[in-house]
Amino acid sequence: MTPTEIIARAITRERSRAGLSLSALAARAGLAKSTLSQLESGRGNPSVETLWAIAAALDVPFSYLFETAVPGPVLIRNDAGTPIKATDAGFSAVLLADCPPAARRELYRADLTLGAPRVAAAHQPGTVEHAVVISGRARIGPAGATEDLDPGDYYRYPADQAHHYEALTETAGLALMMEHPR
Amino acid sequence: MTPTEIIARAITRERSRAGLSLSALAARAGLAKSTLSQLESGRGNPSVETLWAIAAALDVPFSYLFETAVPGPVLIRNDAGTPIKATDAGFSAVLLADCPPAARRELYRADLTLGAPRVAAAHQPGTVEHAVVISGRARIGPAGATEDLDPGDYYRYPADQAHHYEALTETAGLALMMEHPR
DNA sequence: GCGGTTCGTTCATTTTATCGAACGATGTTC
DNA sequence: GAACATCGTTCGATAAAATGAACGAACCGC
Repeated sequence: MTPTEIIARAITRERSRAGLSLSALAARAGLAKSTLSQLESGRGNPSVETLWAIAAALDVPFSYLFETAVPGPVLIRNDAGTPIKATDAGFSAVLLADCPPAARRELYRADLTLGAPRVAAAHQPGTVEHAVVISGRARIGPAGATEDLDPGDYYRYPADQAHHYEALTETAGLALMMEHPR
Repeated sequence: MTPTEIIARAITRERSRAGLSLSALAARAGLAKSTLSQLESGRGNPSVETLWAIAAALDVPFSYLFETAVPGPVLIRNDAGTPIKATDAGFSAVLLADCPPAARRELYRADLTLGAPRVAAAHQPGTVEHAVVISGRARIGPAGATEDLDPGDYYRYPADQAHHYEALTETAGLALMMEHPR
């Protein structure tokens, strides 16, 4: 896929997600409608400043214009997943997520205690969370799709909706990667 | 910082890291020396295709040209770090890493067993690994900078050099995020 | 000291991305 | 159903980015 095509799809995708018309986005970004029209039809080769203006007008990070991914909940149990790099005795690894470079990510360690469930408000659109349980048991996930996780379990879910953290044991520890588009 | 400046710094940085002269990179990328010269001096506004060619010639991912970060080992013990979002009882979180969107990332769960240390070969330049211990104790890190980690400990280190995984207990579990530029 | 190479910069030319206006199509209002 | 608004596209003019050749500087071997 050529850079031009990627840009074309990305702009169209992000624009429709933002609910903006081509004309409106052009106005916001301070560009000519024709420029956008050409870019989205794959007949352009925009400069950095042009792209920058578009990203700013769309209110998304710059590199967000180079991806195609779409998120969804994924659960990988501690004893599941196909190990890779099983060549060395005493070492095995399971691929949990192959993250596109688009989003900004933050890595947290979260500690929960029993009897104090927490409902986190929806984050910005496009946010995804990756959780790996370190200790204890925890019930985690978006409303209607929570999962009960044991140590080593991995759960990825969209976090642009209300979601839930709850310890099922006295304490529970998480490695939490938050991945969001701005 | 304007996009132009960011690009300028990034190209210069990546080029010197790759050990290429301006002329050599221009040849590789199929661009004129003058173009590169202007870009690196901040007097350019390159098109996507131009940047794409540069990124390809440098053998780094496209979005790698929009960052300023430089890696180095970071250790955060389980009981260390300043909690944020301590507003809710029963929930606390510690920011371990705020990752720039530049790199591609993969999330692994790794399991080590006692008596079978593993030395991983250097990955490609710029690769960084983030490790959080899930269970057991483990000795991890690049040669000369290994750390003994307990459950909940977080260690980030450059992985573009030989590095080390070793269980200090019968078994040890890790959440391992590999962050690399291609 | 003198050819040869490689470095990064500068300048005139060519190529091209962007602009602005006009266009047909579609949908809305009175 | 005519007047109007908004959509996205197309086309000529213009501003700007990429080119290629020439330049001085630094370095090396002889």
